Amino acid sequence: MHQRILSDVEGHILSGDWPPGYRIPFEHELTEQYRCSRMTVNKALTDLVKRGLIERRRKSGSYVSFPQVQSAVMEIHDVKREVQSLGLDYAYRLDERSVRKMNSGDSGRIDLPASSLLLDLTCRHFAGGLVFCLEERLINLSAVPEAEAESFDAVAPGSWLLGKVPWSTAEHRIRAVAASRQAGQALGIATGAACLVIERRTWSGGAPVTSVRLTYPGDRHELIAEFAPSAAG
Amino acid sequence: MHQRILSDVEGHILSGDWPPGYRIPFEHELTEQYRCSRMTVNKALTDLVKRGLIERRRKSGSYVSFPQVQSAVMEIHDVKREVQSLGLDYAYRLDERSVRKMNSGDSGRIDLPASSLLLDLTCRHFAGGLVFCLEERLINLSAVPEAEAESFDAVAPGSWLLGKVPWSTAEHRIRAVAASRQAGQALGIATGAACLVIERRTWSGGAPVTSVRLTYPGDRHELIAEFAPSAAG
DNA sequence: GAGTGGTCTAGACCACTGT
DNA sequence: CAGTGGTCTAGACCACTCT
Repeated sequence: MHQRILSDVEGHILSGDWPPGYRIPFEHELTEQYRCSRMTVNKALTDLVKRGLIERRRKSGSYVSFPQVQSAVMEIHDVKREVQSLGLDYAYRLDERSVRKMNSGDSGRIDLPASSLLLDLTCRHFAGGLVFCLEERLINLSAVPEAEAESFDAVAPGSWLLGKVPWSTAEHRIRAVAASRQAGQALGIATGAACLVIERRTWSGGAPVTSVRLTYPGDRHELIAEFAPSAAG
Repeated sequence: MHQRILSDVEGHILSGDWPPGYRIPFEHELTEQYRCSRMTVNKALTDLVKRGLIERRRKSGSYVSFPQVQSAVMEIHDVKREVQSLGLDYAYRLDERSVRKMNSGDSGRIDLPASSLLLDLTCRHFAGGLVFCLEERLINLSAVPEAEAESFDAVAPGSWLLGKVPWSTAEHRIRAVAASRQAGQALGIATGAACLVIERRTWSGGAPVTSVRLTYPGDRHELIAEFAPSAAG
């Protein structure tokens, strides 16, 4: 029932029938119209606030929002799952692995006290025989000490961490860079070619867990984000 | 009150106290623990489902989810607002404007029948004296006929459309490309330099409204997406 | 069959806010 | 001051699903 109220109001807004700034019916009017309790109406309208379609003001009413920010939901999968969902053969190879202390070059990548112990990994993901992306990862060994005993010869650190770390917050930074000589060699592309770089920093319980830089050949990869008010919630 | 229940449960999950797969207390147990009604507990747990932190199964209980997909929320602002929020002077310039029919080159950009009437715009956004991004835009004139009478000399099409089109769904595609000769000249960078390209296609009421390609110099722009279970809802 | 979550009700009190 | 949304209650019925 609250779904019906929600989609009805949403329909009026998306069709332009109720333009931005329009005052939608009061809760008590909707309870009469749909012959339901106020809780049910309230649930539908509260959901619409979360989707950004309406704003509510006490004593005044509920109004259709002026869209200003496109809030896009971008699903970033585990690389293995991403490749397999494209129907391609997946392969993984570890290139470098070292345990070392933080140095000054790491400070922009992971926020830990100096001389903290890190696991530094470089590996590649392959899709259908081609290099799909280059992964450069730092793992905070004080947060995930078990990682030191893991070779990461066969299992990618991303997949491994998903099963180890309970839940996390993350920040993604996305930008375009020219391939460095090293990155170009690793990816099999020319030095200076355009690459899409995704940096993801992950925390759990307030402590930094890992920082990963994924470098994709620019012409072979595309991030897709959907923004659909009707799909949220 | 439901906020307190929500953040308590969230705290247990994020800290790792309740690992993935853990069965959290039943609703009736939480009503006793917090001395509140089941509706209140239910509201908190329903919110946690929406955030992807728990899954619920009838007759069985509610369980902490296994995180597998990083669903990041990326806020894509109007370019003018984006520049101003960085504390930089904003300027806008229209470079080209034409009204024309669809041709074969447009079919990948906007999904309209052949020979539909389009407004084709090329313009630039400046931040602090430097080119911030290049905008190439198609507007479906059958969906927004008023656009034909607007010169877009002073107002950017993005901002103008925000006020005209009631609400919309959108799809974003993000990739890295090497600057074309034209794009390089417009942006004041070398041909072949890495650029971040965001393509956004927008619909309203099922009909295509506009398609825009924003090209940013790769070394000057960064998209930031936050994934924070505690920030949603 | 029993226990869980999904949903709804009718009523209530409160805080805020615009007049 | 009056009316709005924000929130909570105690109880109810149902569908589903596991045992």
